[in-house]
Amino acid sequence: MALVDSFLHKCKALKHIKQLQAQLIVSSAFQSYLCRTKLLEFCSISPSGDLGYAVEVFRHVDNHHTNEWNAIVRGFAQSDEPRQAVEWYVTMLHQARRPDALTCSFALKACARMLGLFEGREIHGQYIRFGFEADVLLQTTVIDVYAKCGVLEQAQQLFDEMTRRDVPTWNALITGLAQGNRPRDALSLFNRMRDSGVVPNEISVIGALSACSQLGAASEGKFVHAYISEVRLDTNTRVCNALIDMYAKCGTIDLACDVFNKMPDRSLVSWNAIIMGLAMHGRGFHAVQLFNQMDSSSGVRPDAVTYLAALCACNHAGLVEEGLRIFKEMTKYGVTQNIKHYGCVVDLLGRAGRLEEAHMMIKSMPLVPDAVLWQTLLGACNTYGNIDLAELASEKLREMGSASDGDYVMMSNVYAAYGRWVDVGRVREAMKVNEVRKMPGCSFIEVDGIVHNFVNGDQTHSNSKEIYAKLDEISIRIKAFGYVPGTRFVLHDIGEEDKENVLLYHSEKLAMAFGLVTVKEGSLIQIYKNLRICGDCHIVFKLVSKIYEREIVVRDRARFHRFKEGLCSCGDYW
DNA sequence: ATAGGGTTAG
Repeated sequence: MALVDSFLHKCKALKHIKQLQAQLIVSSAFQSYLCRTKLLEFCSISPSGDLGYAVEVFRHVDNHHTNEWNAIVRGFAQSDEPRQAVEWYVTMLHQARRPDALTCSFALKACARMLGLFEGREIHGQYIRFGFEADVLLQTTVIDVYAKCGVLEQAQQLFDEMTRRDVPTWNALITGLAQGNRPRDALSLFNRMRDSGVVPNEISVIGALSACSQLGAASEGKFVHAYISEVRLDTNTRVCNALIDMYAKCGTIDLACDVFNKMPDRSLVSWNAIIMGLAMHGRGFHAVQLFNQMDSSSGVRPDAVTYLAALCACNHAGLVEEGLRIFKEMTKYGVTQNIKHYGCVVDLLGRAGRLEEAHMMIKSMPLVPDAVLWQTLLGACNTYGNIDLAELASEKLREMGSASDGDYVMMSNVYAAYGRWVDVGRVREAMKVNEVRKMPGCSFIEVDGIVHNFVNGDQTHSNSKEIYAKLDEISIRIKAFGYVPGTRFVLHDIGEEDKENVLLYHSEKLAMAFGLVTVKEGSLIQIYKNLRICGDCHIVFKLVSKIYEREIVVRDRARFHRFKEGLCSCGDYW
């Protein structure tokens, strides 16, 4: 049988497999299910195999052994059609064949990949009836299914009920929580894992780092990093990739560069992570420099993600010509342009004020434009005050049935900038009729491990009095520096004074004022905002960084802004 | 009849 194995691994094409099969049939070795299973497994799993052929061979045999079924179910589970794996599993049941733990395992793996919650639950119930209830591997897979399908409470419950758990079990839930928008819980589970004496591995720390990235929790990220060094995972490529991403998303791009420079082996993902990180921090030149050198210096070929990162870098740094060049170059290197690449270029042109070209790009592209593209164009029209094109984009969005709050807000902003209050009212009316509401902006700041959340005009914070007093003081001091409130950023048709107040009490300004009174001098003030930072706040933050000699970092929906000595790292281009 | 299955960053 070992001989069959070694022959199989020499097969590089279906033709070779068929030749081998012919010999096995002649020598009557193929009558043994062991031999057939080997061939089926190779066909259905190996990249040089052929799942369709495996199915064909399977159908020519009767009285299948469980392992032959398993080979097919497993093959489909990792194919592009995981649903087929579940269908084969069901067929097996119908033929009164009893699946073993492996069949269940492969079928569940398929459920995880196709996000089949219903099917996952069925198979979960069945394997308990088959007597595999105590199988830790099966339980781990089910936790993964539940987590990926978004029923984290069930994943958690199953985890809690287990009497024995191993490292992958912990990992399945840590990763599930991290990917399921519960990074806090992921981190505390990671800590609980360590406290209970289970030694985290590569995958556990990657999950923990991913949670830190989402939270922008630099201090906890550093803590995890220290642990990583302690257990000598700090040369592991995937761990380093997660570290790069974490440091970049926590606002400490220099630390991300350190990790990148020191790591012994860089993969494609490493390059993509650092280029994207630099892009988010507005370091377009550095990002493009790395992009240009990756192929020549390390032989790593850029893929679609790399190109997206490079275009994004050009975008945030205003490198219009470089971005267009990179975009055109893609097809030459055999990387297909997808809708996100187009989105980036439309943004690039739009931000540079080249609205007609941006519009042409959308009209001439070979893909069906999505709402994001028209929203991008609408955003550019808002910046440059182009009413006609804005109306066109807005109309397209309406036709597409897109009713995102941002569309209405931007259209209304375009009108408001020209004082066309009747049109503003019309947009607001449409918003009401279509039941669209502006997603409330909120900002938070973490001080001494406690998260303080603010919404616009928030007066619920216990230090509210102090915060508002500080904002009034800031308002006076920045006006002395020539600040004029950007009331054009306010869409409501209200009096100038009210507008000023609405502006002054934006959530990010509240968080900033709180930071000024609580974060000790010399320390960085870090703020997170769920939407993009407002234009007026951007101006104010620059002034505050100068007048109060404080460094402020804002991570918004799209990127980082680092305010220092009156300037922002984005160079006012965002 | 032998084992084989689970968790992974851009």
